[in-house]
Amino acid sequence: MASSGIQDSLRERGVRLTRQRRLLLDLIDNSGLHLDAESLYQMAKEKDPKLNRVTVYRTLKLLKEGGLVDELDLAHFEGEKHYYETRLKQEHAHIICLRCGRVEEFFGEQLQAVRGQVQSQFGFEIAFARTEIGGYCSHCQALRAKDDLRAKDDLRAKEDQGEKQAV
Amino acid sequence: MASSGIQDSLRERGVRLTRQRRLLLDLIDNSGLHLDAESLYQMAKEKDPKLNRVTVYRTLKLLKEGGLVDELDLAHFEGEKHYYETRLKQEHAHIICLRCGRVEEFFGEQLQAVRGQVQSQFGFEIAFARTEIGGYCSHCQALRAKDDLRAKDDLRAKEDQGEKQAV
DNA sequence: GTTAGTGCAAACCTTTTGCAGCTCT
DNA sequence: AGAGCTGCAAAAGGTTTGCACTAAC
Repeated sequence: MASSGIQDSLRERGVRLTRQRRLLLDLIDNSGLHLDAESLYQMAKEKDPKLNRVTVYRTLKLLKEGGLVDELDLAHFEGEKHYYETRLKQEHAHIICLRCGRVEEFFGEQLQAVRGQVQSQFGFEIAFARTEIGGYCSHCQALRAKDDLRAKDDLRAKEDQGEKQAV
Repeated sequence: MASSGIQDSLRERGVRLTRQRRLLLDLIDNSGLHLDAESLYQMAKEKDPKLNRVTVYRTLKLLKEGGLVDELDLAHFEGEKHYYETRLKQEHAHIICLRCGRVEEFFGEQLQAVRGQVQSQFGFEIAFARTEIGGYCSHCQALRAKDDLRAKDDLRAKEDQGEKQAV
């Protein structure tokens, strides 16, 4: 089972593996995505309709505190919710397109350089590092020009109307 | 006045410089810190007791959308609030000590390397980049060991008591 | 059998919205 | 004069908490 690593880690900590936790762990681990609490709850509810939203929050908190999942903001692309992913062996940055919402992951060694420099320069002991980059993916850059044109047209139409009324 | 740069930028956009906004701008600009909305509100209220919390939120939103301030999470060190700082010319990372809450800023060129690589590798147009690193500052690393000892003692004391009752 | 974990309801905190009245330009 | 801004009250969205019951170990 994919989530056995997480389950082992929890067992070691003396955490009980309840039916609900097993279900949630499976979903988190197999999704391979950036789920927020509500999405996870909706997915889980399909398999266990009695499962409560609160249990999702409590489980996420548990995993987060145990360093088994990372919590992301994804540039607050959509509201203030948080997103979760199982902690990978390798640090990576998240790159969010502000137009289409697509998330890319960047694993470049440059991230290690930042990490190393922070450690040595400040004598800082790093527990986690999170890099989020917002902007426009190659696909949306072109579309954005069109968006702008449309917005400008809308604005002009509005102004014209305003002038008519003003006169 | 320190915030004249911001004020000019707003004026250009046709934004009205009301008494409230001038006050908030001054506070944001002169604090040189990472304020959250509530702190800013409390500070502002001292000078203008009638000023409303909502105005603070609206002003921050305005500045954020105009790219005049950056919004930070600071690793959600304390609740889900956001922190704000006037946008500096140079990108920098925020390094948060999870024990004492102190925030350091890191300006190393390594950040530019990440930025450059993301741009070229993904053809991504970067609007903003945010790096937050959580961990323990040099001062707290030592103290943390003591924290742990204390916690372990507490735990042991608790277990001993438990055993007595169990017998 | 114990203690940790669950569900439910209700609270919480931060932020946003609708609207009537005020004010900057 | 009039669009833009403010204050107030109320709601929203996401998350946490208190408590009695249930289930994992």
